Amino acid sequence: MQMKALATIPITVAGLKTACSQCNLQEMCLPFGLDNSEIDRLDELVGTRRKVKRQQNLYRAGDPFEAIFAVRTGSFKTDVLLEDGRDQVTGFQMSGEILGLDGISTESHSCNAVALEDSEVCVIPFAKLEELSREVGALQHQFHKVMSREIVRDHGVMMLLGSMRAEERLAAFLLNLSQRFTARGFSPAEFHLRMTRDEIGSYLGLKLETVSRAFSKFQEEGLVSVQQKHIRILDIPGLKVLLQPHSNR
Amino acid sequence: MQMKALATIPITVAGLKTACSQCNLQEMCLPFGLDNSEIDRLDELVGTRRKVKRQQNLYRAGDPFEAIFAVRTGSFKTDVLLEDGRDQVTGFQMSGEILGLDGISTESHSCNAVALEDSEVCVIPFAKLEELSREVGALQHQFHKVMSREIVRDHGVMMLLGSMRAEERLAAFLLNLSQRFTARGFSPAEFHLRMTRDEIGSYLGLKLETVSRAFSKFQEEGLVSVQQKHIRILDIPGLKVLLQPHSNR
DNA sequence: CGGTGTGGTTGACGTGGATCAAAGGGGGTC
DNA sequence: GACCCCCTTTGATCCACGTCAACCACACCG
Repeated sequence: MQMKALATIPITVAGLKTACSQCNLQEMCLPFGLDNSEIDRLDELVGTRRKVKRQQNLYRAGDPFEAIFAVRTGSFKTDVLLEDGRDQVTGFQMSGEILGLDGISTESHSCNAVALEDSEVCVIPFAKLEELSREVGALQHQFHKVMSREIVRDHGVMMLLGSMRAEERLAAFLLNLSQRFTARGFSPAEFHLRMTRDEIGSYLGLKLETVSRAFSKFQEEGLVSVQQKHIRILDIPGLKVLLQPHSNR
Repeated sequence: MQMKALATIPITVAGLKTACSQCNLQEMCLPFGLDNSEIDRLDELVGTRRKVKRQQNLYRAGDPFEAIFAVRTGSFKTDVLLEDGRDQVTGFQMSGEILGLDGISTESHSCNAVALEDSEVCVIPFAKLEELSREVGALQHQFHKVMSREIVRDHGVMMLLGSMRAEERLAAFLLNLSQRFTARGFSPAEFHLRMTRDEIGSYLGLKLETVSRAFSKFQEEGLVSVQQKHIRILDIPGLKVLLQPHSNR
């Protein structure tokens, strides 16, 4: 893959050692549920970190699958590309979330993962993960939960794409972000979007103009304050009401 | 798929013992990649079969998660329900496919699984599966592939819902069915739909009227012949062309 | 500082699919 | 065989969102 581009960074990749045991993202990442001695064993397996600059690919569709990645800092989007050039964002990942699970099935990645800002991931060699999780039941179980969570999340997106209208989708998106920021100790109400309107639209199955209009509408209604990518949610319950469609008309 | 006569066979549920070793769905189900002695061990773990009559639930959202299921005969749909009553079909499962993976993450199911016809599943107690897959690496790996495949499949559906128009969606759906029937040794071109127009529409993010119109259009164009639920695909390449959007206008 | 480029907003207009409505099968039951 | 119920088809109308286009805001750069 493109480890090369990293050459510009003055720290060598190999030099970075991950330490799950010292990571504050434990409770939402793979180490969750492991005891200290088990986490130490995980430390051995999670070999290196890797820095990925904004707009760079962590992996591309077609790349051979060798490892999964845990986001340490920064954030990513994943997208799939159709032959004809259409593409669709399938998800946004932030710290503590796992990337690359799509690659297991065919042993090559089926989507692209691109950093939305300068980011860093932990590289988790998959063969080693399977090996260790054969010995450590808690790790095995947590890994299964992570995969299952991804499936449930995808079902939620399918629900959103299949049966919600534009403003409901955006409201759901903002509430989801808010909740994930909260889980990471950030403000539930105020944050910076790392993605463009176009990327949000792609994820939500809308055009960027529609996303923009929905933002403006929310602003008019006093639900949020929007300044470019800076979002302040003023009325969380109000956004939640939007998700009940009947209140909508 | 339609081993039809099975529904009428007077064998009690409890008495049925599954035997992966004698199952002709091995190559698309959990046993794939295992050697004979390993499959024997899997036989021990896959305790019972369970019959589910048409329209009955295999499980419901909220049910405690204890096992995953492999479809032996018949077919299922899974759907998620929103509080307000809206629901959406998230998938259709046929023989050899695995149901219930959504339950792992929260230890309770997050969707409903309903039989589309009289069906039978193998019950795979999950705790035992994790246990055995700690000993049998090939089983562990195959299970991971199955989960990953589900994630990739979901991404495909998100793509479809987010960026295809009605006829493209239906074409993709028919081609997908065709390919899955083929993999099971049935005709790629002629099959019975087990689901209603409404269920297809829900899955594809369309209203049943739109699905019906698209079927009629395909019929006019000589792409398929439709008689109620009996489908004959007359022009597979023609359907594939529809998936390239530019050929469309 | 002015130029340029990328992303965001807003308006006017068109259209694909939803909605509403009515009528036509098929397959079950008595 | 007659009735009923559910599913499907088809037509007429409507509207949410896409499309096209112009303009604006901020960041970067010489």
